[in-house]
Amino acid sequence: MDDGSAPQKGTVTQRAIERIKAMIGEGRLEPGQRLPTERDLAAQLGISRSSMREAIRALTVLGVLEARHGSGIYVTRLEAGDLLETFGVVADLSRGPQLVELLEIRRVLESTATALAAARITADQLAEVEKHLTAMNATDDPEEILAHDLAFHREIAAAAGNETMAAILEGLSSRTFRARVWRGYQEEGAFARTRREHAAIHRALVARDPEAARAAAAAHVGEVEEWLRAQLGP
Amino acid sequence: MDDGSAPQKGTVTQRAIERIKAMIGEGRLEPGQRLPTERDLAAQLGISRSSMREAIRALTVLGVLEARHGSGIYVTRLEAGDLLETFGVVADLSRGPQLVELLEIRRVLESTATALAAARITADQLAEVEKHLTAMNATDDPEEILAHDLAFHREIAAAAGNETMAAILEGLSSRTFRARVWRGYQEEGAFARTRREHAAIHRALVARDPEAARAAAAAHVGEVEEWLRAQLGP
DNA sequence: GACCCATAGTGGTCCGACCACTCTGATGGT
DNA sequence: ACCATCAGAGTGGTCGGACCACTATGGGTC
Repeated sequence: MDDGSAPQKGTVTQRAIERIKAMIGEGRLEPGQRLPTERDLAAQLGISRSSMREAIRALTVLGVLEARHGSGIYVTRLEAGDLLETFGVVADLSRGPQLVELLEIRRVLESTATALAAARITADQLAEVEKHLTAMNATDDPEEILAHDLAFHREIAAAAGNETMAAILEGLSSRTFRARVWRGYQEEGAFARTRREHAAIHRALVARDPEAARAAAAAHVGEVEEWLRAQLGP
Repeated sequence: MDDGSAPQKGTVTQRAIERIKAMIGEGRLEPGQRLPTERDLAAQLGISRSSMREAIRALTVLGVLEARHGSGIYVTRLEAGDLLETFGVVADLSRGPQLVELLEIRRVLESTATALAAARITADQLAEVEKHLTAMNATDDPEEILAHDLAFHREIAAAAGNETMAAILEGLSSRTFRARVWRGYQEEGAFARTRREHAAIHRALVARDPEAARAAAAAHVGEVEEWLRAQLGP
């Protein structure tokens, strides 16, 4: 007799994670749907509540599940923002050459997103971009500048119409990541250059010129990339 | 008196995750280094072993830690491959319009990687690419074709010299992802077209022509992208 | 010197209890 | 009949302890 627990590969928790992931992949669990209780789930898979909790915690951190205290466990909407939140961890824990690689990726994606935005951005979205551009130029507080800088690019990424790309870029621009790289970059008086580059991006958006937008965004990220590369070299 | 446990935001497990992440970010824990035992860690943070285990499990799934039964808990190398393994989950759980967005991202990254590879690929790497190309054309078994197809692009991504980009592309080409999309795509007799496109990519690599390589790769992914878009439309 | 194995130490699993929070339905007043 | 209130059940969160499975180490044996 096969009781269905034949394989026995890996830890029981790992197997539980795969089982739940499979249930979602096969459509047996829909986005937003509520799961059985931890106790029931554990009983169904024949494992202890402790092990099941570890599996649930892992999937929670991955943005697949969401646990609401006192209410239950739910599948997230499974949208880009939910699943790619963990992408920020990569940016936060990367160092040295890996940071350059991440900036290289950001350059490629950011320039593409900016080009798409130039073709698709609405008047309202453009107004929002301008708001952050002027606010960024109206203060000398590095913290505030950084916040508006992030919002500036976030608005553009949103206007590109690819939520997944926007979510990845969000992770590649996470607060801690930017703070670590930009701290040194802007100490070299790069504020003026940054403002010029942002202005160029904005002009391209207003002109609805995708190629100009792509070039401006690539140059913008490329500047930081080259600076960081030089920092690591010698 | 402040006992240092003032904040109390979120669950204790979540706080433990942040603490360990911070330790790594601050360099107090180096890649490959061994951590204290679960029991010691729990005591240090003043939480139960159960909660600490959930934190460790979460970081294990994220590719930050690695638990070796009977030996101890270690920090991974923190390289792109380790941290981006979870990226495959996104591809596996995405559906509908989100799949198109992922293919759009793959088109951008794959074309960039292929262009870089055209400029940097070594003779050995090129030979490996050719091996998979011929093997792919020498069989009719869809499974085998898929395997060599994946390896073909994997070699090219590796030759591009950006490990992080290669790791992301790996996630975007995970077995289950490709299987889901390509099943339908190739049922329409797309084998011939796929072979032509792969040949074009290979020619560009041999000619060391980055722009031709970029175009060929973009067209290759774009074909699948358009097909999928059409599938979802009506 | 090489091999083997008892042993201590570590992560993996399970259990049971209790706490903190949420939701619901019965209660009582208007 | 309606609504505000609140006690109870149900759920996730935390804890402590026990035992199992595996690894690594060092001493003993040949």
